Amino acid sequence: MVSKKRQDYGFSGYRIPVIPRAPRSIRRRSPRKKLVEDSAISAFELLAAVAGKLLQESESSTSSNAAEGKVQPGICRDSNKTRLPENDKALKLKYFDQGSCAESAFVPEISIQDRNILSNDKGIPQAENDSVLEHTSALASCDLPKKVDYDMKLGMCKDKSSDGTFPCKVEEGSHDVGDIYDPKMDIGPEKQLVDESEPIDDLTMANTSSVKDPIKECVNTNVLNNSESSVQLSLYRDPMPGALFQKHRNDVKLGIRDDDENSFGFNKPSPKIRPFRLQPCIGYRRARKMLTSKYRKVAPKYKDRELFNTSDGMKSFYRYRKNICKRERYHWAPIKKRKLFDHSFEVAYDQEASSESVSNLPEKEMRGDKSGSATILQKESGVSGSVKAHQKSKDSKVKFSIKSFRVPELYIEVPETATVGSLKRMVMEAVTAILGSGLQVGVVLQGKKVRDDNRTLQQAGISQSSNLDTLGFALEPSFTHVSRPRTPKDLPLVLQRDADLQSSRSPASPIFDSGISNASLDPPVVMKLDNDIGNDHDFIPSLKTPTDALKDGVLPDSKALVPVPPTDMEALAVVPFNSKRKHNELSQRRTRRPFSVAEVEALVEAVEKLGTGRWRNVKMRAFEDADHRTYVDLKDKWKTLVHTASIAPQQRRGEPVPQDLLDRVLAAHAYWSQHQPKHGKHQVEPLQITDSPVEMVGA
DNA sequence: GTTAGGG
DNA sequence: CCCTAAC
Repeated sequence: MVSKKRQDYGFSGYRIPVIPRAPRSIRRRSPRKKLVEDSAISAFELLAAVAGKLLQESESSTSSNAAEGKVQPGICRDSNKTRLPENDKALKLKYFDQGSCAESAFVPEISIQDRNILSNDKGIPQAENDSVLEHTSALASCDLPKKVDYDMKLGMCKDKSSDGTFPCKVEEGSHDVGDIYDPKMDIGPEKQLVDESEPIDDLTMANTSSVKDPIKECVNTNVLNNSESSVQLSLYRDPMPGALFQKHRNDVKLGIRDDDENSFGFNKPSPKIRPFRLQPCIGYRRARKMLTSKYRKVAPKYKDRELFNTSDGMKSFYRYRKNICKRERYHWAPIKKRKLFDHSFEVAYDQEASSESVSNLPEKEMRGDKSGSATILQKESGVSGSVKAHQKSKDSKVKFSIKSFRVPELYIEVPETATVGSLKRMVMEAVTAILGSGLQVGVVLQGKKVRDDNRTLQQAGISQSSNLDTLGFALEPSFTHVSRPRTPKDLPLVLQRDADLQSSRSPASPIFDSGISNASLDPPVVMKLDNDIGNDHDFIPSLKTPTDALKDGVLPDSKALVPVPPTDMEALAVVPFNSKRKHNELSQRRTRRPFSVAEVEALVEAVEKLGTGRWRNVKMRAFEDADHRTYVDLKDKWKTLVHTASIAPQQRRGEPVPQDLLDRVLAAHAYWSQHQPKHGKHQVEPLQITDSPVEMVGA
């Protein structure tokens, strides 16, 4: 069960704090509460942004990332891409086979002024080194090509060589793979820039996100680097809830080099994002299958977190996935015929984790409290501003503006015959799943994560003059709420979407307004989170079509987002959605439709005549009009009837079947067992028995 | 596409 | 009910 459930997204564990949107007024000097809210809001937005990104990333990004071993300043690469109209499309539909598909969504930029926003980590214990080690070792075990490591390195800040100034330096040669994996190796003094108090486990880990069970868990780590300002979104999912808490919390960190497992480098030199591909598979039914079946066996190997980073890693991942993840496919609808499968949807988002980075916003004015309260400003669109801060005196304010986040790509495969509505739902689900975990904002300064929420910006060293360049924000999964067992266990592993939920909750859900064919031309989708997260359990982001942002060119600047992989198994299992949904097209399993006595009778009668080897004929004879009853169903029902008839009445469940029918079942079963109806046409005479089954049996 | 069986 | 190997 668990395995089935846990599948992809489970975010159940995460919850995003519900926060109302912050008022625009900058002035609010808000006391803590408000601040908190604001921060939360920002977080949401970030999430939204991330979600958008998810849609977007595609192979290209991946490949490019992988390909690029070098560090690139900023996110140029992506930005360029995004700018291309073609690329911009919100979603592309590609076939999975090729693995290509990527789209991007953009999120409106957000500017934040307040340090409060920054604080995330409270309450989160640091990750344990041990855990890290484990992961690392696990990683090592993986067969990721060096490149991966290399890439990872890029992402990492942690190099010893790097000095405090540049927290993240990309060093190609400096570390070997082993190093990368070794959490402790690289710990350098630099780490402490920000957090002195906290021990740093290792950056490397951070860079390398690892996934425990590839199938089940996905971890994405994305690092965004923007030379100027960067927001990093790093999402991790941890398969194990418990683990998540402890380990991941640390992980969650943003690109900071500091601690634990994950750190993302991002600093000036930072190159691109190193996405890790997550692999949350959204596949519905398939996933379940996988888990249960042989694939499961494979999975164990990957239990430990592995990271799939970079293209190489990805490749391997893909391969792995291929083998293991057939499940990722969705069946488009309750499909009776397997053939449809080909056409079926596939939504798998793999996030390459490409996390592109966040774009920057132009400066905004800062206003704030002396104490450093933060206010959220709305940013203008457009310019590629980066985070800028101005700090003049003690009380001076530091302004931060974050334009947008890029979301990791989502892969969606839909049959041409699928409806737009279906597509929308698919995307929605995928996005929701990704976002479901909830995000928090982390602050990274010079590659180090700033953990102490109570520090003032000044104390933390965040001032306009100095290091805004190296200041970054990262979205990290919020573990605060980690697992909650909300959904019933029987939920199928995959995403379960609740139709109701979707409809009610995300009115804006329509992602694509235009026809699919035109999708490419359409402006990127902007994903925005609604505040309605309120209920904790599932917050469902709503997607909105990008409007202004797109037009103003914001899109191009948007950077990648990284989805967070589900952290714990529980979470995975749960999924943000409620299980209530009936079966929409996407549903994985047909609704259960118990046979009525009348149907049983018809079945028994048909079998008596035709035998047990010609189900198709049985179907035609007795259930011709019952579209929902396939011959396989009839066969299965017969199987169960035989079993039912064989057991004690007390053991029977469900609607009781008249004993006489059961007797007939046994009689027919016995009869046909002897007469082999299967082979020859029906040379065998049908049971004639209706009257006295017993005799038949004897016969 | 059907069957037969295991899950 | 689902999935699959066999036919």
